[in-house]
Amino acid sequence: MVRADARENRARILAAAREAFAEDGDTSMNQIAQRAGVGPGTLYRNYPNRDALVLAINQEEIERLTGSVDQLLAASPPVEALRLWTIDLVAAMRAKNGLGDALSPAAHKAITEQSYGPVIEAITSLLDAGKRDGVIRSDAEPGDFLQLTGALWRAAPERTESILALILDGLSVRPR
Amino acid sequence: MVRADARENRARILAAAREAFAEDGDTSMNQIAQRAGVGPGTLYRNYPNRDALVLAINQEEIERLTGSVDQLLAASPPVEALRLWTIDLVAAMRAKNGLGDALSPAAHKAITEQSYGPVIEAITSLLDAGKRDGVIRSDAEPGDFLQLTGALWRAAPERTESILALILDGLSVRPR
DNA sequence: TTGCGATCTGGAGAGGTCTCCGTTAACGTA
DNA sequence: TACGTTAACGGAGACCTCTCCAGATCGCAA
Repeated sequence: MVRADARENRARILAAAREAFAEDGDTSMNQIAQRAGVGPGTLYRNYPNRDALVLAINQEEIERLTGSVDQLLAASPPVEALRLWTIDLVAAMRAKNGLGDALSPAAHKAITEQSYGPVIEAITSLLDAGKRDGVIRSDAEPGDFLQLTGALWRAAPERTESILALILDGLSVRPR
Repeated sequence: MVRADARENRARILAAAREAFAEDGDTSMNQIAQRAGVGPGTLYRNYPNRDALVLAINQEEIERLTGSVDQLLAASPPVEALRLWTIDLVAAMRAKNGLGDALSPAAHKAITEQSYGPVIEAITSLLDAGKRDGVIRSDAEPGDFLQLTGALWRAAPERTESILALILDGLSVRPR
């Protein structure tokens, strides 16, 4: 049983965090707590660290991304679908402050059901489609791919396309 | 003209930092300052941030790495040389706390002559050798490659080889 | 309605990075 | 040698993330 006041606090924190991040992506946890009218302790009780809060705030964005996979696969060949999806993902990582870090595999010794898991599943779907068509190496690992996207959003935006092309090339099956 | 006491302080800081990092890779800047017998202000005057200090401490390791390129290229074909060198680099990034971050291109809007620059040069040599032999794409960028190594040291150690293989594959010229 | 666990709260504070700036002391000059 | 200039010093402190826990509060059972 979740106490009513606790649930309400949680909602207030989320709302405050959304507002704060919208105004300034560099908002501190303390500022968010203050804005929500709770102490830092309460903030951290609900979201054990910054990454957790960032993931919670961007939940919808992540659902949009993971939800777009089927459509992309229906409209494009697997590798192209993967390329388009990844560009979308990287754009989100850049736009939403801290999202790239929060989704990094390093942040998830214990995997987050709500966010990290679905993203890995989305990548798995995309890779599997390519494997079925024989255009993506059968040993390609979703976790490795997500790890590599880290290089994409950290790089200068104008480098994104070429680095991604390189990664996709490495994932592709060589013509014989 | 550098004041004598300043030069001595600089040396003491470096020595203290080396010791401190050897004992515990997570040493704080304050601890290092204290150990060196200077105030935090003096520490930061000499090394404007943690990355700068980490680079200074690992200067020799970086020189060893950049110095090993010629030998590798003499002994192995370019792609294999690049592979071996990168494994060495990634091992160093993992072993020396903070070195991976400090060498990340993101940390160098203003490039560090002493450390970051030479590493880029080393990568350039390795890539150029491959380009001359027609086995590496002529549009391969050293900065992009360094960016991608970030994914290597951040990943679990047992994933290093396979992710690196993928990157090298992406860099290679496709057989026709 | 009241009582009483169990749950939740908030803020003090530990320990971090890094800045600011009044004070100190090195060193060229006379 | 004495002095003025000025680079260098160091610590107080701003602001950060995150922890700990004494006390407040909720909601079930009687």
